[in-house]
Amino acid sequence: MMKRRSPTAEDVARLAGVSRTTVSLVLNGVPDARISPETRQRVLEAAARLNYRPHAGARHLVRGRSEVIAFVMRQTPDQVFVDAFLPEVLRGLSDVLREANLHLLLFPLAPDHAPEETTRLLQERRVDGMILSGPRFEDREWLEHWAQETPVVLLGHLAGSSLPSVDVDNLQAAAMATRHLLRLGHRRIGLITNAPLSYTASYERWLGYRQALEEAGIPYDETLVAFGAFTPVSGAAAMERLLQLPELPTAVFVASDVVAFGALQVIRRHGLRVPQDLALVGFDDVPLSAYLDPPLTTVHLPAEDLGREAGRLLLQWIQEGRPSTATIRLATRLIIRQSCGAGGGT
Amino acid sequence: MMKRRSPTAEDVARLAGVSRTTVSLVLNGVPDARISPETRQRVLEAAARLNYRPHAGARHLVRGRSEVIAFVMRQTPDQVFVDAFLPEVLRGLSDVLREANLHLLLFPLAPDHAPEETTRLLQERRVDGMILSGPRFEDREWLEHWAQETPVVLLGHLAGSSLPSVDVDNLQAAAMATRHLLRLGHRRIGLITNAPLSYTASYERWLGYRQALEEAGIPYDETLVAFGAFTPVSGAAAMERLLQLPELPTAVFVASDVVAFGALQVIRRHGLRVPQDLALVGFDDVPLSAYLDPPLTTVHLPAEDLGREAGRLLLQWIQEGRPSTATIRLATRLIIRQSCGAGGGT
DNA sequence: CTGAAAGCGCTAACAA
DNA sequence: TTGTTAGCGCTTTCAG
Repeated sequence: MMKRRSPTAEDVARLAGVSRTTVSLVLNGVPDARISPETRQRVLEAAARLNYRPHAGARHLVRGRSEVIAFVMRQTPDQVFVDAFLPEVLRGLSDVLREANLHLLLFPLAPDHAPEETTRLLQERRVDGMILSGPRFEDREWLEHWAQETPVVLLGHLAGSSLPSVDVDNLQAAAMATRHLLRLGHRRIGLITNAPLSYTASYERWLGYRQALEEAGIPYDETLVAFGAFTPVSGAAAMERLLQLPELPTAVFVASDVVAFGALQVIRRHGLRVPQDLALVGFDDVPLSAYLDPPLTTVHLPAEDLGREAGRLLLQWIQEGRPSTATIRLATRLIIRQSCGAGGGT
Repeated sequence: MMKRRSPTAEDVARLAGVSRTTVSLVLNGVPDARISPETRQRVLEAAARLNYRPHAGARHLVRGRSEVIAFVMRQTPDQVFVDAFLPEVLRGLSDVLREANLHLLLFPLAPDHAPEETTRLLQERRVDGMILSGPRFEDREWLEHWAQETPVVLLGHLAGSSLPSVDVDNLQAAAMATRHLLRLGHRRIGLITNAPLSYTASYERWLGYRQALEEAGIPYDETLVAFGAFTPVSGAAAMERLLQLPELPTAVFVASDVVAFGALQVIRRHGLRVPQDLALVGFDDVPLSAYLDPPLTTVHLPAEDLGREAGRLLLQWIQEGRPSTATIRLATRLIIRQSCGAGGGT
């Protein structure tokens, strides 16, 4: 098969019997360029005949925009690859991008990768902006630096940063989950975190838990708090610890479904029943939580909306300049299933 | 903040006191260009001082390569977003790409999107090649067409296509799972498919199931086969049907873990125990299968390797021309947990 | 060993 | 209303 050169604007111009300029004007639909209807028609036809598409590289060079944005994943594989959260975010995001005719460059940047790899993307002008998912504290400096030249939106929270960001209202969500347990009459409620408290999301959920207890006039008891770290295994260990307590909690709020899976396993091994002996509430509403035994009561995260909002914010920055909105906090909702003992249906 | 122009090769040349050519030669490490060590040194220093990076668009234009490849997801959201399979594939893939200094453009192309959207990527020369994940039968034509001009690798199987592809050996895997059940003494073994048989993967698994039965001298009984379709809900319905049978199967091979989740739920509702009353084997080994009750015996899919191999194949095509390898079939392995009754450890 | 010059395909200011 | 022209930043013959 001959590797025939793809058609250029020149070819279209020749076929239509006009100049390259005219082709450009017509094809880009430049508003104030008044082109005679028939010329426009001829150009359009020629372009269609040749199946012409402008060369992305050439366009990039001359317009200064690549029409690509980067989605940088800062999480460890443990965090990213364990549930379906990420794909849903990407779905929301790519819907928004598709409408705007932008493309999505996926760039994994594990914590052990140097941030410079990302800055290269920007220096090479390969992308018009980026969304950083799971920003880390160490990232603040280079982020702020780059944000002066390139639009950057955060997915998640970065303490002390003024960059636009989209996140879930973790504190409210955790408080809501805890209040639910309180409402069911529990007084001795444990907490298993989703991650070490150095992670903002984890910290905020911890705060929410405390706040709910406080509202109910229950003193915070640190022995009831165990620390998970993204994985079921960590949840198992944490629950194991709680079950060593002389006086067991009657309910536990596990700030991550995935972590809760491990916790649940340990509870079973100890011969305890959920929710009768121990009520459980999770967080994230990963797609499979509904299929545990018992189905897990949990906090639903609007993953797709997070992606969509992050996309919108970035688009706005690219098109109209840096948005004034500092942070968008998306609300969550409690999905009541059976693990908390307030169970809906069969 | 001043939007200062990023440095160009021209700037580097000026600072180093050489010509643009020299800069290019040095920075690209052109082998046969003999540059005096000190000149080279000066150029390198100047580039470092200015923090110079070549403009991706310019490079793309002149070299004819964008250094980006597309990962096109052809699956429905139902298929893609339900477990952690995709992220793992992407991880393997991006490892390979990173080494080769290529970037990854993620392009969701749901079945209801027109394939033309993808061909635009190629016509605009936005990508140097693509990986199509979950090819559909209707895609054959445009795929073959484009593969004449652009490297394309399939992730999954496309009947009748000669494009290089990477897939799991579904038939062997399904046979292995079924044989395991046979070995445990089951004779009346049901099958719940992962999808309609029009999907190659589904069809192959069905074949594997049949083959294993045949080897054991057990006649194929069509009433024991029910059809799932990606989701837990579909698995529930399928299992419901099997449980209506006058004579129940003693074991069921469910060709998808996610579908198995729904099936398991129904089994429980019917008051049956797994594995005592009904043994279960899944397929995919999604990360959460180990945390079901009972933990699911299943077939492990080397997702990361699939991504890696697909990347390698594509790279090879881009760099050295179309590979002769038609299809790479990756082996799977059986993960024996408790749902089959042959249970390992606690 | 290094520099001058051409041109990749496109857009946009300026003329006509 | 349309065409001429000058680059965008880079690579790459081809001379020097």
